[in-house]
Amino acid sequence: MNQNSKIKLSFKQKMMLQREAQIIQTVNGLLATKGYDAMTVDEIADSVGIAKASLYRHFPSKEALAVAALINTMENSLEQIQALNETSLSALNKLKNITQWVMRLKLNQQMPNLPSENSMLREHLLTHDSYMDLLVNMSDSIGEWIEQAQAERQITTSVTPLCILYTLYAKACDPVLGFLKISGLYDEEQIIEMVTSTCFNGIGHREH
Amino acid sequence: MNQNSKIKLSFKQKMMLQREAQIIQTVNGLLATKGYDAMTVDEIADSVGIAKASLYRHFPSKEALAVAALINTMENSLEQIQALNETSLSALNKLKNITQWVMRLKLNQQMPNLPSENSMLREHLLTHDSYMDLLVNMSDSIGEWIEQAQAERQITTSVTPLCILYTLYAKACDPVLGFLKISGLYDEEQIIEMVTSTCFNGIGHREH
DNA sequence: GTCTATACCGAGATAGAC
DNA sequence: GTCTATCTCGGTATAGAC
Repeated sequence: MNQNSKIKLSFKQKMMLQREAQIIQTVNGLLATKGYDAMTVDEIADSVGIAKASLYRHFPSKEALAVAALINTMENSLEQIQALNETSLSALNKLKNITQWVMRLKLNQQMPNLPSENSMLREHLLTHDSYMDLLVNMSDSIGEWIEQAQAERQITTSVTPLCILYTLYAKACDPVLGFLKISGLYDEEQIIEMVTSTCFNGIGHREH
Repeated sequence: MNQNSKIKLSFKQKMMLQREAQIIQTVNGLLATKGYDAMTVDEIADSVGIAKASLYRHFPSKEALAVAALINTMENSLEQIQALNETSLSALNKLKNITQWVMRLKLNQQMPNLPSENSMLREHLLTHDSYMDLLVNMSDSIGEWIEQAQAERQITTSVTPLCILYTLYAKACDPVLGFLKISGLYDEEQIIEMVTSTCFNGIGHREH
């Protein structure tokens, strides 16, 4: 992603990177709206505006395209996390903040949908080093927030940190967001508000 | 589903229904583990133990197979709901009960995974009368529980009933269940317990 | 690096015998 | 109603010219 900060690139190389960024954005959108299986390479090529064969000069396979998009999203997420770590927000508010950031991505159909369990792509991701590195980094950072928030009694200790981590990750593919949007009854901020509430406050009754 | 309660059937017809039940069970399992796109008709046939062409004598298409499995699951769910309505449980406990029932199905890979948004199958379901009838029935019943529980101040009124309904529906495809299971750290009851807690109590801190 | 044209294959669906 | 064998089509990937 950041080669251009290391060495001077020729004009052609810059164009190349820009095109690949464009491809990744397209793939990201298609993964978000249709998912991996339903997305076709023809579609990607048409949407980008180049021939399919040209696409294969940039990425060796459909899987590689998806992985590149997923890694891109992970990198963006990590940037968000690092930015939050620069702030003086409480651990709880960092957790809420990143969760809402992810939900906005999902609502705007920019959060890629991973295929269901037992898929080839998932298997492949687990063996993909740089992807796993990013994932581990992310889990570590968020895990720290969770433990800190628990220590400060800002979030519950009645479930384990791992369960909380997964619960937050799950917001990246929460169908509730889409359903509420389709209903047409709420605007984006109301949806974010409600789902944040069900996530942190639960649907059970609370005093005050 | 209940033709056999209406009229006397020949032996052959009974065998037929049994076979179709067997097919539906197989499809249900495959939908739960692999999802619609990844599931192949060859797989279904092999798993049932008949030839693919025979399968097509029972159901006209792959889509019809999936719809039959989905309707079957809906019928089972409605039975559960009706059984709960026979009890004297509070509305809150009925909601918890049906939610946990659904989560057990999901944990045991018997809850079919619908494909991602914008799929053909989803479109088709929306125009499928008997499926929509079941869905509306279910939503009405659960909707009543929600409103009753809100009136009794057992669940929150800070989000709308619709949001709560969707939040509960979402438990049928909650990836947290599978992730916690894969982690190998918890048994089924612990997982149900934790996810129920995050759902009804939230992950935010609660007094007492 | 981009294109057009094509190879190849997996998977849904069907033909036709028994 | 079940089978084997086959058709067909869509979709991934590649060949080869420019």
